[in-house]
Amino acid sequence: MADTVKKKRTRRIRETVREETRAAYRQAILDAAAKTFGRLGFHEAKMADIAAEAGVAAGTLYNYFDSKDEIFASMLQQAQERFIEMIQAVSEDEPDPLQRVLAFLQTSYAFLEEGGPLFAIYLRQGGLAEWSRQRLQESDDRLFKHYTALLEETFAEAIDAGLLREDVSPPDLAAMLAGLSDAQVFSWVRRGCPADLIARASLVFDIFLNGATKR
Amino acid sequence: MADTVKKKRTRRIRETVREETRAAYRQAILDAAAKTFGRLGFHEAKMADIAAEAGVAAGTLYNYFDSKDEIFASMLQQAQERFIEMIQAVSEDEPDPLQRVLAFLQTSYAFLEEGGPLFAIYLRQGGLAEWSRQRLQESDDRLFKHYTALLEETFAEAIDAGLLREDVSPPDLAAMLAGLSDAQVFSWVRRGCPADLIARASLVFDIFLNGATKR
Amino acid sequence: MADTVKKKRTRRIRETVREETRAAYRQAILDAAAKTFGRLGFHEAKMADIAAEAGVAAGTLYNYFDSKDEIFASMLQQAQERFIEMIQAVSEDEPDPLQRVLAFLQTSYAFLEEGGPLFAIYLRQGGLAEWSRQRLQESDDRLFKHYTALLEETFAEAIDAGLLREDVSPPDLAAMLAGLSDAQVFSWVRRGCPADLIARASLVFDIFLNGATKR
Amino acid sequence: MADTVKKKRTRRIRETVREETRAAYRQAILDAAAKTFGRLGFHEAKMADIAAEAGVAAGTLYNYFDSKDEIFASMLQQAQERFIEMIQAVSEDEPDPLQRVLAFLQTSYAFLEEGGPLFAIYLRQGGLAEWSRQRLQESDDRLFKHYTALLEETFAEAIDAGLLREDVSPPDLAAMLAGLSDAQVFSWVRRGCPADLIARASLVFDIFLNGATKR
DNA sequence: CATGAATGAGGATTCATTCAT
DNA sequence: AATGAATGAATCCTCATTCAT
Repeated sequence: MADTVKKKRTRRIRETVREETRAAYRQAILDAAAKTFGRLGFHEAKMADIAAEAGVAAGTLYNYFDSKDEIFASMLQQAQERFIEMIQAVSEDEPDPLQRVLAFLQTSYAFLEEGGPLFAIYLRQGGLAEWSRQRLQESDDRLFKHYTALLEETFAEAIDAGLLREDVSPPDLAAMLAGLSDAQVFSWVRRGCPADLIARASLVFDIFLNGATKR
Repeated sequence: MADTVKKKRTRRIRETVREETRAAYRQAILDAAAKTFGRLGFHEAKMADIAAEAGVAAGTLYNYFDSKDEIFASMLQQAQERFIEMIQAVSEDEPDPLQRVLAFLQTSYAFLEEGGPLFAIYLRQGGLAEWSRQRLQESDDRLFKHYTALLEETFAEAIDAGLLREDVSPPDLAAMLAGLSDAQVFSWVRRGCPADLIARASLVFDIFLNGATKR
Repeated sequence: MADTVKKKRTRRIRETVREETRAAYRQAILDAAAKTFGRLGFHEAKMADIAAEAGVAAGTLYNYFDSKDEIFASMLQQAQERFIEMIQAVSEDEPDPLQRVLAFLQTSYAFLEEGGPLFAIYLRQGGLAEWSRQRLQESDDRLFKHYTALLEETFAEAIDAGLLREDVSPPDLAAMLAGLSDAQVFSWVRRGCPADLIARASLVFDIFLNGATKR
Repeated sequence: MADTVKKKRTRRIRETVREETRAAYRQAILDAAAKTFGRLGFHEAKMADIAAEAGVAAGTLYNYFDSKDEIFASMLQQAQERFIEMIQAVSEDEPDPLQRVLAFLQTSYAFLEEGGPLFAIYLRQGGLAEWSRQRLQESDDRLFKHYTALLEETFAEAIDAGLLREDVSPPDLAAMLAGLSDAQVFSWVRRGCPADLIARASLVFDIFLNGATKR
């Protein structure tokens, strides 16, 4: 009897270990994918490259993912989930809408500096091409939309509080801020992702609020 | 004697016709390439797709271009040349620096509405991916830099005239405006390139100058 | 009436001229083909190359020949016909069998020096590959066999006259001489077809008759 | 500890097996290439043909070689290496120069009977065509030259020993013997490579030494 | 389950041949 | 009949995916 119990426990432990091992492998692959896709883009990044970066054999990738597309999608999804978590936390902590916008910017930039050129992939691959939209699951976009929604809500709140112009709609404001922000990211990626991105959040914020006109 | 002259003239005419036909084909291929690359991106756009879009056989493409890469590069270069011409004209016509900035925006948007999603390709393909930089000739970037230079000069002029803030450098201002502008383009492409882009130039210009703060 | 006659004559003349023109074109193409195939080999020689060498457009080749294969075959056949004519003349003029063999060698080498690397093509392309045998008409080989037959007959005659060993069959002797001769041609082609081939005929003849042993 | 050792040993064995399998595949491909190139020539032999002959898929060829050219070059090089080894051994064993020449012939013919039409390829493809010279590495020719050098040395030795004529240079003698020999090979390949080649070595040797004249 | 080689569908490119002018 | 551009079948090669070990 005791024997059986012991065996069961042993099995359970073994399964736990296995699951943890699997999770570790999966994560290693996703990290390798992020690096490789970020460096080379979707098409130039070969499965062999990702496998080499992860330190496994090419065949191993298929024990964890069904296809290259799935690896790509999973990687994006995970990155977005992390991003949304961070943004969500900021959103709940900061009551002042304008300060919240600044915090959004700083958080985004911190995420980018940490995660490297990952978001750039999204801009490039996920942004425009049709094939990309066909491949990516709906869910991915949902997360992105969640971010957009948070931003728009914040702007609506700020307009209500009389802090921002009423003649531009919250979606337009959101798009404008995103554009200002993307321009920074774009130029940052071009410069090779140095460690000065976060510092530029206040500049973007200032221009967004006050414009370029001399006062 | 008259016969020889006649023959010569006939041949000259025939050659002229041929040259025109060749030019027309070449242009048709470049147009098809712009559409196809714009829709699918470089890798997903197959030579067969471009040929089909142009209404020719796949082999025909190689009577006009050496490779897929060359088609891509030529397409971008041609588009940029057209763009720079338009911008240059504006630059010379408009003496007031701020009005010139607005004209730049309007001209850019007119170009985009006319040329479709072509500029989007540049943003995506030319902007970030390493392979793209390897493939494109130096000359291509030269044109883009020319545009940036015009913009920065204009901003420097405006700052000197006391029209814009002095605490942000012309390159930063240029990047900011480009970001605001790109955000519009981005969203416009996503919406399927409807005919409302030019109208949004004044909105972008307004936000850029005055910011989002309520006055 | 007279008019009709005149027209007829005019037409006949025109037709003659046309035929001559056609023949000239055909010959120009064959000459160009010999040069080009000789320089590049069958596969590396493109129809465009041959056309360029002949000074006509690619399409023109097809007004005179059905295919690349046919050009190749015609060129070989014509060369062989010329060659056999020369050999046949020698064969009839020279009564002494050994002197006739020497004359064969000298004639062959004269043909090669004149016609360039054409025969080398035959050695290379026509000699061994299956596809070549499939492509070439039977008739081509017939000509080659005619030459072999002349050689073998001469050897038989010489053996009968007590001039050559009886323990080696005429076909074997013919093959041996051909081998010695080919070695010269081979080395001559490698050296770039200089004008010293004919002079080596007597060396080949001497070795063939007397062997390499010191006497 | 024991476990780790065991695993290591297992891995080493597996790697050994793998290496052997790889070597076997590589060799199978080279053999198939020799057959296919020998039958069809370089251009007519398609990668699909070689793959079919080797019993693998077309793509597999590229796991062992970078290109068709590399397969061709490797095949030639390997054959030449084998050949040179055999010739070198003979060269060192046989002190009498004339007997050594005979042994060279016999060894060459044994090699050809074993290796099939491979040498014929060399004669045809390596001998004359320009593209071939461009493709093949220098090293390949080096081996061939080594053979020629051995032959010429032997002839020089024989001349010094008063065994051969002094009025023909060793290179010329070498070329002559090669010619006689090639003629045999040529005719042997045409007859479909039957098993009678070695026996003809003495005939070639006899003619080479004594010539065709009746004594 | 890791491995890494085999697979073969897919794609860029070539070039003999056709055809409208 | 000459022209030269259009054609598309054919070919080499790539690489995501499968599978035997």
